[in-house]
Amino acid sequence: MKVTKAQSLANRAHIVDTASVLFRERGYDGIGVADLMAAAGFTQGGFYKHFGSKADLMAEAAACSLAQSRASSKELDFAGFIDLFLSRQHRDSPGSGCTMSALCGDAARQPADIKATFAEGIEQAVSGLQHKHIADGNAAGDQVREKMISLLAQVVGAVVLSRACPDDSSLADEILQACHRQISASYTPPVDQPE
Amino acid sequence: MKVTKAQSLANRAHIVDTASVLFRERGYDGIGVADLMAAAGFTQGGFYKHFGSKADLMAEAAACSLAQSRASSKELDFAGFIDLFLSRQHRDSPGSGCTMSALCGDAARQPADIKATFAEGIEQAVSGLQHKHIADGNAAGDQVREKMISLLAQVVGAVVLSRACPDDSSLADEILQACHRQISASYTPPVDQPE
DNA sequence: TGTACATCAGTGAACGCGCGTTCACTGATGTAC
DNA sequence: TGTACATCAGTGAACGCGCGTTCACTGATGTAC
Repeated sequence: MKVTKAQSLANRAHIVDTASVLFRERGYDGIGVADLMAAAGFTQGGFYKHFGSKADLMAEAAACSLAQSRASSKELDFAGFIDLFLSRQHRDSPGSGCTMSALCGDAARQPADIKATFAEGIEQAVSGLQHKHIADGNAAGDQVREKMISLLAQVVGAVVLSRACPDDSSLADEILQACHRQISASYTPPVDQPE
Repeated sequence: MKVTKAQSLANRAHIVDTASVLFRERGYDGIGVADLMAAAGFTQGGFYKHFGSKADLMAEAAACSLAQSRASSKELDFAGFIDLFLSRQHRDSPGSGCTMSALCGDAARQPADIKATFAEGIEQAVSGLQHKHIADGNAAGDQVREKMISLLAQVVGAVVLSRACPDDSSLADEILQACHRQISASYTPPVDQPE
C-alpha cells in the first residue's frame, strides 16, 4: 500500500466529488476516466481499485451531488430557494448546481440504477419544497405535493432552457426572469394576496 | 454519379431527417456517423459528400426537427398542445417529439451555432403558445409572453424530469399529471374563473 | 440526336485518435510471529 | 517492541475497440461537341 486506509477512503471520496462536478459541467460522455482521475490528482490506473466501472462512478456521483444539493438547500426558505435556483449564477455554474438540471437529459439514456437515483433526487427535492412551502404558513395536503412537483418542473425547465441559449443571448436571462416573476406572483405569502 | 441530382438532394434530406430522430432518441454522442448512415440506408463514406462534419449535421438536424415540431403543432389549440406535450406518448417517443425536451441538456454543451438554433426554437415555441393563448380569447400584451415562457419551461421541465425516472416509476407519470392539472387550473378559459 | 468525356454521389476499406479497461509493477502500510 | 512477510492503493504503459474522418475507386448522370 502506498497510502493509509483512511487516506484511501478520503481519496475515493475526493474522486467521487470531483466526478460529480465534472459530470455536471460536461455530461457523462464529456469527461473520460483518465481526465477525471487527473483532475482529482491521480493517474488513471488506480481508478479500478475504487470503482467497478465508469458507470458505477456515474451512479455514485449522482447520489453524492443530489445529497449535497439537498443538504445545502436545507437552510434556504422558499423564496430564497427560488431566487438562487433561477439566478444567473446557478445557470452559469452547473458544476456546483442542481444535478437534475445539469444531467436529466443524460440520465434519461442511462441504465435503471442511475434513473432510480434521479427519481429519488426528485422525490427529495419535492419533499424539501413541500416543507419550505408549509413553513411559509401554507396548509399541508395532497395538493401541496402536486404544486411542488409542478414548481420543480418549472424551475428545472427554466434553467435547462436558459442554458441551451447562446452565452450572449438576452433570451437566456429573460427565461429566468419570466419564471421568477410568474412564480413570485403565484406563490405570494398566503395571508391575503391582493386581487 | 450514381444518382440523379434530385435524388441526391432527397437522400440528403432523408439523412437529416433520420439524424433528427436518432439524435433525439440517443443524444448527440449516442449515435455515430456510421450507424446513422446505415439507419438512413447508406454507407458511412458518403456522409462527407453532404456534410462538412458531424457537428454540421447536428446543427441542421436540430433546425429541421424544430421546424417540424413548429409545423405539426400549428393545428393544435392551447389545451390540445398541453395535452399532447404532457402525454405519456410524447414522453416515451423522444425521437418524434419536442427537440428541446430531448436535447436541451446536450445543446448546453454544444458550440454557439447549435445553441443559437435552440434559442430560435424556444422563441418560435413561445410565439406559437402566445398565438394559441390569444386565440382562446385572452388579451394580448407583454405579460402574455412572460406567461408563455414560464409555461414552456414548465412543460419542458416536466417531460425532462419524467424521462429521467425509471420506466416503471409511478413518479414519472405523477410528474406529467401534476403539471397538467396545475396548468389546467391556471389557464382556464378567461370568461370568468371561479374564486 | 449521338458520342465521348468529365463529374461527383455513393462505396468500402483504412487512418488516427481517444476512450474504457487491464496488467505487471512499486513500495508504504498492515499483520503475524 | 522488533522483524519478516503479505497486502493492496496507486503508477504508467498497454490492450482493444469504436469513433470521426479520409481516400482511392466505381459507375450512372450531366455536359460538350
